Amino acid sequence: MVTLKDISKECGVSLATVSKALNNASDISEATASIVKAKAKEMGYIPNSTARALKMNKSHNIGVLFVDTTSSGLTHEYFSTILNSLKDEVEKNGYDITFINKGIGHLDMNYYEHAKYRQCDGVIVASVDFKDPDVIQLIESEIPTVTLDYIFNNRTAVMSDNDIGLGKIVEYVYSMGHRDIALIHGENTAVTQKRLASFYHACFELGLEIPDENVLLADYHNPKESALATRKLLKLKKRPTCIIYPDDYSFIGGKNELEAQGLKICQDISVVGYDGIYLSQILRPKLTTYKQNAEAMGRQSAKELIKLIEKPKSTLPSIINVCGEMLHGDTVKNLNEKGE
Amino acid sequence: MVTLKDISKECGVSLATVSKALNNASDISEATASIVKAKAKEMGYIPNSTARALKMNKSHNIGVLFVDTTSSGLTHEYFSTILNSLKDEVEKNGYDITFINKGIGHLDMNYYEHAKYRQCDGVIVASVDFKDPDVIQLIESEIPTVTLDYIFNNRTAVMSDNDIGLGKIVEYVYSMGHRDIALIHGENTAVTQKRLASFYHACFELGLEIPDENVLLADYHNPKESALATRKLLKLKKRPTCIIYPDDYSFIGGKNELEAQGLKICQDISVVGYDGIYLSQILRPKLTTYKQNAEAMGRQSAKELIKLIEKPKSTLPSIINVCGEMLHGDTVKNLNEKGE
DNA sequence: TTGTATGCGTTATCAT
DNA sequence: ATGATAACGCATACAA
Repeated sequence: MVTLKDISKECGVSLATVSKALNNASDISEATASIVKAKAKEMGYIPNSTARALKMNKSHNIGVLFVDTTSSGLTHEYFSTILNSLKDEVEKNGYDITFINKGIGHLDMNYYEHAKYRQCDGVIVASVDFKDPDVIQLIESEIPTVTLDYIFNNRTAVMSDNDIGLGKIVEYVYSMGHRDIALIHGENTAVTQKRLASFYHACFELGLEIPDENVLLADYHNPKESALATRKLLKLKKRPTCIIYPDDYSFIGGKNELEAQGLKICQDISVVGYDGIYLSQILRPKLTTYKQNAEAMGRQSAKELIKLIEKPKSTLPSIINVCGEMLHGDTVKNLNEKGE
Repeated sequence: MVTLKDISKECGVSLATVSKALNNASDISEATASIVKAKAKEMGYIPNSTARALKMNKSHNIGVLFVDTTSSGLTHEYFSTILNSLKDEVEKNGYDITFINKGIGHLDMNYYEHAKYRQCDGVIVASVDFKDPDVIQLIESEIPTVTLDYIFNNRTAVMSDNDIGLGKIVEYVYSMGHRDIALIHGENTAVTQKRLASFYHACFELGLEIPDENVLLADYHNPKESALATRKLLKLKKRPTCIIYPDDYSFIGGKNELEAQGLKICQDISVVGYDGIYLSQILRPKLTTYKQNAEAMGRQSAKELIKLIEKPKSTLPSIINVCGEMLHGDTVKNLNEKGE
């Protein structure tokens, strides 16, 4: 391994000079700087990030806390997309990513300790139980953090528009003439609560009364449960004309059930998803869904965190809203044509 | 930040004693060891991995090189599953993961340099262009590496059974009475070559002549292309009774095309996928496919790499084969019943 | 069993 | 403009 010392010997200058030259310090002559740089390249010098981190107390390493509760964390396209864009953005800025988790190896550390152990300059937190004391400890620590889809006091959060997404869906479905709407929603999380509120609010505004039996639970990303919920909805005396699913993936379960019962999607019953994953736009009929801008979520959270790290004085914690959009597919029937 | 020095002061022992006590060195009395440990806990001591790495020349950090060529790298379930299990396995052993990439920030480093920069103890390489000189440089360097689905001389590789997977499919399909088989295969990679060889070998063994027009190209994970290829196949004078797709995801494109043409899957035409992703088993009809054991791929590659790192003398580079399995879904019709 | 001293590779302060 | 030196936090060889 070639070090600054090696280069200094070769060049006949001091170690300090080499360091400065390589870091483009202003107090080094152009002449020596170029000589040193050339020699460094020639000798195949590679800086040592650990030594640098130790000295500067900055690792250029960003922690990512994704808790894979459903064991579908990373395989959930929403999150893998976020991770991808987040990764791209931090790398553009010279940072690397480290996954933060509990109890690495025999050392048992909690999230905060793990992050400190790796000297993370900051941490991005997503898809976790935000009530977990270990999560709270990390977020309320001195380490800069950015949370996704959850707001902590005086911390930066990047929010998908869960507070209006379902409202948008309801409005659209209403505009297509639907009045008997059913909602299948995911397990009780902060995100789910927002979505429910948005749903009921929109219904209220439109003067829609939604009977309780039209609102069912099916865990996110669980086609079996959504199929079950679908079956229940189909048995209702007053069968809904449109079913909204907790996510695009869950819709697959619903689709199976509907088709098993001989119903044609759109023609016989309308459906809407949530997420707008790639798959939803590949399937035929193309799913009508509300697309969350996962790519922007990842990018923005990275940008905010890096600002927080590099300009701590001038950066205030803030709440960034990332808007989604309706994707108009072919699964919602227009009931207006004959009806009105 | 509390350091060993701080603890040593509090305990009235030397810094060295603290270090040894915390590392369970044999030459420290139980008494002092427990005192030191208690104090360390009380003071909230967290070891500093960068200092440790610098001193020991070992970062407990494993690089992961995934090149997201199709920009579907991480969102490809096969790879996200591998990453997930790989992550679990390394973490069990006290390692963390760092993504290796080109040109982090303004420093422009290649893969090898990036890995050295982060002091990676080893690197796992998957889903890349193995002809890329930068990839080759990394793999042939002194850094322990494990490759997935590609063999380098004198390096450990974890191989999915691409050399028999398609053969297994052909045998199964043949056993169901199919003789006119079509194959849509992915772009030209080492994996594809193996799969093609396996396909033709199995056909030869069974005495099947496959006309060239039955073998078409459609890039992996590209439903549009596979839909197009499907259309071409359907136009053939001698229409195949069974189509094998490059992967489960591509099958969706085929499904759309088949259904658009009014064909019922299984009943009118049989289809087979490849990968066995979760989605394939959720869709109805359930897809018949060859499941790659992605979870085992990740786990094994991590295990092998860690052996290579920790027991370099006694560990030989080896080739690990991970077997897949046929998943018998409902998309291949049994033609024997009336035929024979 | 415990302590002293050194150095890992780097940056940064202060002389020169 | 350049160099000598200390320090970052830790593990370890060696001395006591």
